[in-house]
Amino acid sequence: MHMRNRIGSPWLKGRLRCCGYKITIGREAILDVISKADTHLSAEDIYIKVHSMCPNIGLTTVYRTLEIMVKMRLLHKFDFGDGRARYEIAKSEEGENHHHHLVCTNCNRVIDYNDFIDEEVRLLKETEKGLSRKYNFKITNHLIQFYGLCEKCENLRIKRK
Amino acid sequence: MHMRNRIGSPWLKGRLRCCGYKITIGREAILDVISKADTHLSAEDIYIKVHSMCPNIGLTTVYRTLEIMVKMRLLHKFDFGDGRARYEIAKSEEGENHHHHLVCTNCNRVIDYNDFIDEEVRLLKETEKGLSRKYNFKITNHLIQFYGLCEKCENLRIKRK
DNA sequence: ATACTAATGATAACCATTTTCATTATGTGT
DNA sequence: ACACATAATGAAAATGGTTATCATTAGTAT
Repeated sequence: MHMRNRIGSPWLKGRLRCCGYKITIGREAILDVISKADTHLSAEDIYIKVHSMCPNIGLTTVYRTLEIMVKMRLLHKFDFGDGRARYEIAKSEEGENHHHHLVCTNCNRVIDYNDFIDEEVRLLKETEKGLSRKYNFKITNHLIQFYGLCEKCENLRIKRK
Repeated sequence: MHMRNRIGSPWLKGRLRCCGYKITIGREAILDVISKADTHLSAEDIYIKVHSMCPNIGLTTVYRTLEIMVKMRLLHKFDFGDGRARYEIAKSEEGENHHHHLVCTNCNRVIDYNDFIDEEVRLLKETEKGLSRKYNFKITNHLIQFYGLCEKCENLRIKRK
């Protein structure tokens, strides 16, 4: 199932209902916007986009909706270090859309990658098993990010010298 | 060299000086507090500890000092999702003190682990090499965190059912 | 339709972090 | 030691993302 098919479809309705949440225009619009986005949106980014379609949806609702969708695991919430949280759609099927991030510490640009993911995930799975056992810790999620300088910023740094 | 030997030693002075920073009581005290801490301290935690020794050091200075020490790579800054940054001393020698985190999404407890680190780091190094080449991205750092429920919170969850 | 209750928007509050700016302390050249 | 240039500092205010409050609206089971 593709992201775009979720919109207006029974898919979200079912997810919301079975978690005890009601179905509203706002919630559909917000998931719609995030599904279609090709970058990692902040709450305000989402608000602006949603608001342009449904002007009677406020920033407060955006925050509240993001919170419940993160709790429902429909969305992932990230901190890339620029003081505002970013959201992206969670993988729809096993593995699909799963990726990690390269974060430029200079310009805050974020590159998604899904090369090398298979090896990473395999090792993570093994690691998780060992950690779960040793620390009695039930792992539900992981975060892998590489920090450094993107091409542009690294070139600027060299020129400046 | 052990952490505790850094305090009052020429070590920090050299690091500061060669980066163009001046040596002050505050900076020494702040690094001292973080070196001796066995948990991940927030800026306010650090402020309170430093302030009890040197009452004329303000929160602003703590923030400023943390910022430059992160930039100097003396400290690592983390976000464990509770709205305030946490700081810990960076590894002193190659690999020493290096660890990753298990973060409880319920109570925000953080467990450091350094089992499995060797395999993880080996894979990361390989991954970094590939990513650097493919995306022209100069990687200087990485972040690995596992999220889930610590023993206590998982037990509570089960009981509640 | 009705009633019950969750969801919402506007506003204010919150709170970690930054900025401002006048004052103080540090390192350098003498 | 001394003075100078300038970085560092503290107090206070500002900033800005996020959360709480509360009266109103809207979804849903009956």
